[in-house]
Amino acid sequence: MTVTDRVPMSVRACSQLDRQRHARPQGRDRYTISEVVDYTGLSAHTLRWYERIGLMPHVDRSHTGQRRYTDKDLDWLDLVGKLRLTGMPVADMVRYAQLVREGDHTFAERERLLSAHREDVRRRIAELHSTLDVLDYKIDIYAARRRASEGV
Amino acid sequence: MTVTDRVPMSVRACSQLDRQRHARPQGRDRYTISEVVDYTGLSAHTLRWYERIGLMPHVDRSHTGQRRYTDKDLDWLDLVGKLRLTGMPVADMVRYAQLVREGDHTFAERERLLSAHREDVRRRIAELHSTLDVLDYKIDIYAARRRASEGV
DNA sequence: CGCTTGCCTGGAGTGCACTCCAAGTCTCTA
DNA sequence: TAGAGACTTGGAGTGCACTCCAGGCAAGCG
Repeated sequence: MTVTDRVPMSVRACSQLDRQRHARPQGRDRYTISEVVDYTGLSAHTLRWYERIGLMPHVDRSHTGQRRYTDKDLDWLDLVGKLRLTGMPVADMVRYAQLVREGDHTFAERERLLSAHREDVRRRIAELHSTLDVLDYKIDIYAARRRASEGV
Repeated sequence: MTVTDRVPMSVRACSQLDRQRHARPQGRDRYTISEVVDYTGLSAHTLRWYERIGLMPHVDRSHTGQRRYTDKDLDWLDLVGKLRLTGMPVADMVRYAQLVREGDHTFAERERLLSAHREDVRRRIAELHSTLDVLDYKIDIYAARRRASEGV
């Protein structure tokens, strides 16, 4: 048996709050890629890459071929950002995007997909809590020793 | 500003419970690599790799050069496993291992390192909870539509 | 008109954390 | 004692999620 499970990676991620310090320019509904960069915190590279791999619904273009994102696109990117933060693999998100494109008859499968992921997230929260206990324990020990040596 | 934050990856990880379904063979204190594989759920490749990169304290060898792990090594691997599950980068864990090797005068820095990581973990738990809300919301919608279409 | 700035593309490169390979040595069981 | 299976090494390969690059187009400005 090999280890097939993937490992979570560091998330020193900007929090949701950080990432959205730039509000949506109101009411225009035709955002340039750099506006979306400011809004989402994703790089322009990443936004184009999301499109290439099918993680974005079709993005509108200006008459010269530049991308123009809508509010709906930003909503979608909000969701993708959430799922990304919980560690859903990009491939799964692409699958979900596909189901959305296919229309209403995929509701059941979308529900299954999200439910499975929700279980993952719950499991992960439990794991994190159990690690928190270990960290608390270790930190207490170090803190106690430090206090002892400082107080002489 | 580019996105410098890393993203969590999928953790369909065996839970702690799964990973330790194989108990420590009691009292021998000289485990072969395959026993450690069973105990930790890590692959032998990974165990050797951990050693190469300095993430393990020195591991004992048999007279013919095969690895013999002690209970202390298993304890260390338990801790590493916990940190790994919380997404601490391997480089940080290596740094921590280094500090441990250097002795008691590194207590303060070890405490700092773990405390910083604890903050990361807390932040992540909060993020996961907020995503859970979004998932609940979406799933409710799908479930409601499914019920509506099933009931006709 | 030239310059800067922003955007476009396909494809190559990066960093992380493994994961595997080849070729040889050791250990255990029948 | 023979053969299967476990263990050893350095180095190469893999998969994921970006990240960057070269080369080019389009708009605005002095």
